[in-house]
Amino acid sequence: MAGPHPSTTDSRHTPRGRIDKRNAILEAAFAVFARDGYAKASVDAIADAAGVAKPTVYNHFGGKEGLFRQAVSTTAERATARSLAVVHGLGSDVDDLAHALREVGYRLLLCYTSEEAWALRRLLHAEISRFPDVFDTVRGSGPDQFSEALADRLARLALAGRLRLEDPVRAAEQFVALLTGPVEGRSALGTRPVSDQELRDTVAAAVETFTRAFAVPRGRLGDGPSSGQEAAL
Amino acid sequence: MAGPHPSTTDSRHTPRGRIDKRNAILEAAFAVFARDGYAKASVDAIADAAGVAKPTVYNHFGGKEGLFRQAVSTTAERATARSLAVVHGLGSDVDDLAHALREVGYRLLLCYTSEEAWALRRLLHAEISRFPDVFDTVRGSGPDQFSEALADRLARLALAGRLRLEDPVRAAEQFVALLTGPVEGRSALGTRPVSDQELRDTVAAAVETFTRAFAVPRGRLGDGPSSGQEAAL
Amino acid sequence: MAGPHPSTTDSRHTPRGRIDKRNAILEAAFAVFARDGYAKASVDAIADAAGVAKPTVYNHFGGKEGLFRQAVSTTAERATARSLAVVHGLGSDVDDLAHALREVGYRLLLCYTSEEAWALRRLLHAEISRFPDVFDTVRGSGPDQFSEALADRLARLALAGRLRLEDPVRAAEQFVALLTGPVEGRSALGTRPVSDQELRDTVAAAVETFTRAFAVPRGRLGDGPSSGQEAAL
Amino acid sequence: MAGPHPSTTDSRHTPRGRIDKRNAILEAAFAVFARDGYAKASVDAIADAAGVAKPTVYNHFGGKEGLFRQAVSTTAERATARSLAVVHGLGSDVDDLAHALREVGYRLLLCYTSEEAWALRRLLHAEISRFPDVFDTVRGSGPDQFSEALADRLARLALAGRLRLEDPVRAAEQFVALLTGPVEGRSALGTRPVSDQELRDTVAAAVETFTRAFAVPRGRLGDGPSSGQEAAL
DNA sequence: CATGAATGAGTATTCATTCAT
DNA sequence: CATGAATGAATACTCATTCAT
Repeated sequence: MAGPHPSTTDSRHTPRGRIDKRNAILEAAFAVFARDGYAKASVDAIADAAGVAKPTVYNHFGGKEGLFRQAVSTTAERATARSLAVVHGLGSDVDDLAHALREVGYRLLLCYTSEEAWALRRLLHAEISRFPDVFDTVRGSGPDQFSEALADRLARLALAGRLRLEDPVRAAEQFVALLTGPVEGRSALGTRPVSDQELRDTVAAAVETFTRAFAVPRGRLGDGPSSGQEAAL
Repeated sequence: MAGPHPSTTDSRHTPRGRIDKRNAILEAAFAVFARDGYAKASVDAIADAAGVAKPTVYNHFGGKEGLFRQAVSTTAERATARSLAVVHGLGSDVDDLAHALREVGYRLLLCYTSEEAWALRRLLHAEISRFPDVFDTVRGSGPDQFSEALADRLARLALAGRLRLEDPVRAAEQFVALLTGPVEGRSALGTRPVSDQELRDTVAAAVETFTRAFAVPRGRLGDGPSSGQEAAL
Repeated sequence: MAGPHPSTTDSRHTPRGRIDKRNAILEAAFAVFARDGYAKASVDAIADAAGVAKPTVYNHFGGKEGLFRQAVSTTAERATARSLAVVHGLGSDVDDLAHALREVGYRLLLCYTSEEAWALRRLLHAEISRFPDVFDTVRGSGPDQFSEALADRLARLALAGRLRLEDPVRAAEQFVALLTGPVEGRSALGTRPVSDQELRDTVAAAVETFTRAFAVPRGRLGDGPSSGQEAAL
Repeated sequence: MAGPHPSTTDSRHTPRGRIDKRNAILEAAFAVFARDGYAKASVDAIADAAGVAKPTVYNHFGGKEGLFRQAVSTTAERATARSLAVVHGLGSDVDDLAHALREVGYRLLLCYTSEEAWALRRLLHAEISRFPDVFDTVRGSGPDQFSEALADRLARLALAGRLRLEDPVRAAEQFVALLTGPVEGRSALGTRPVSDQELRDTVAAAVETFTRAFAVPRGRLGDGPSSGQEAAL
């Protein structure tokens, strides 16, 4: 007998079909918004790209604004998850600290320079005045979590005696700034390719500066070699 | 008594009037573009804001695109000039290096966080895919000059024995990144006010990290406070 | 009692309604184009005249150009059909050849001098440089078919021994030229009325000249070929 | 002594300069109107083509309408003069009538198919509803004169016993119709080239038909009027 | 619910025409 | 008189949104 659950290929009137369509719309919407910007993107183009009729978009998301919010939020969450995973990979019991930071830094930079991430940032910059709430949403679910997580890891490294820092949040900000700042200009906000070597160089330089400023040297003796720095504070 | 010759404020049909009108259009255009973005900004609104008729805009700039290019370029040049002036104020014979860097950093951050600068960056981010050439123009006449100038100053400080750095360009990038990176998120891309104290704190933290990483300690005696850092190299 | 099913005059949102709207647009478009010329005709005016909204015009025809092509082609086809029907009414077994030619000629001239036909020709003349393809389309589906059909009939009359001619196509051209040429100037390209008598006179004169040049005289006896014509004068 | 009449090269403030400019404007105007049609032609383009400033056009002709009237009238007069000269070349004492008619017909057809003449007719057709008076002016000073002149010549030929016709005006109309009618379609209203051979063939066919219908045969004997025509085939 | 069709509002651009010089 | 500059009016085209099916 015919199973009561519809086949996955028959998308008509099935919850699965609805979800598929919803996701297709969201994906198409982000692509079109990223390509054309909010104002120039047309709901027609999005509906076409998603393979649905225009009113379907309205049924699902209420209108262009709602669609934008959802599309950006969804993409931002995905991006945040990736970055968080990288940060969580940074333990406090590493052997070679600089090496570990380079590893994490490189992976973070890969996230940061992904096509999707650039598009996301360009969209946020472009539409922040029209959609301040979207920025807040993304920020709250994204960079803030991320920043906190990174600050946590740095704090643990400080507790483990590997870093000497007062304000882990500030240090996290600076670590990220050292990583990403130089790339922003060189890649023309993501519109021009940056070689992997350039990425690695940037990471190396960032970690070099960061460790010079914050790392506790590991002498054979356990005594604090850089006590002078503490005095400098 | 008022002379019979038209006062300079009577701008009708004088060459001066033409220039005045051109500048008024450019100013209004940047304001409207910054507020609404390129696509949503209407030439009507710009003409109204500038107090001229719409065709006058077309006579002067050929169309919306040309107007955008000119408005952004002009504003960018102004902004660049300000930043350059600040950098040029950084001498190599300073007494208190950290203090000097804080001074320069603070002034740079003021430039960076001016309303105009935020608007400029938001516009560039938003429209870089539609106007890649504008980004190049602005970049060439702006940040690149600025970066070079800052790198020059840092190189001189290195020659003067005050900084220990291999790649002045990289160091300049990092200095700027440490200054501006943390502010970007805190001010929500310039849409929310940042207290002067927060600015100063950011500058202090940036300079602290920078000097820790790059400054040569200055003791009369050889007992540098941060001799540990030298060891760390 | 009124049936619950919508009457055929209720054209809203029914396929019939769509076709009605399409036809209304075409009709209005031709009228406006004919009145104002392509450049001065406004899509607004056409939409108004058709009783639809402007975007509906764009949905159906893509733009002003497409609308022009369709409107002209459609009208031309209608006009051609009328002329063809007249030509097909010219048999080769007529008793009184001159009478038959006058009959056909008069009917053709009625077609030629209809308001619609004048408007069509004026439009084609006016816009042939902007729409050479429209001229070709109309020509191919119109005058060429028409000319061929007339040439066919004349050829049959020649075979039937009623006409003496070498080149039926040329003869058809000349027959049409004799009919229409004199009317063109007298009616000021259709902008001034021509009396029915003037039409009939023109037809008579055209047929007179044509038969003098091409008709085989029909004496009871096989004698002198054109003596009858002289008598007719 | 310096001559009181300004040199022809100094066009400033001289009557000659004014006239030169006026003619330059008229020429440019006709060219642009012919190319773009009245509505699409821009005064700017005309002024540019004439090498003058826009207000100069207004000073000379009052506006676009006046300019159109003058440009078309002037060109039409030139064209009429040419055709009239051809007609005046048709004497009544010709030896070979058919030959003479072919000669005149060919020259008339050359006038008719000149680029300028096509442009003129296209313009008149296009704008007759907007400028009925222009049509009248042109018609009065052009085709009417021309038609009268041709009718005169035919009448003289009739008086000289060479043609047998009742209504010379009608005959003139028909002669022109036989000449020009077939060319109109073949050349796509002048937008496609017609070979000289085709022109000559058309002339020959027109004259053949015309003489068959109207020429008085010139046998040594007074025998059958059109027998010679049959021999001519 | 998904859809084809229709619409009202809005935008960039062009152009004939007019000043003040 | 000829000109550079400015303008008011008009136009083709687009798009977010909504019905009726």
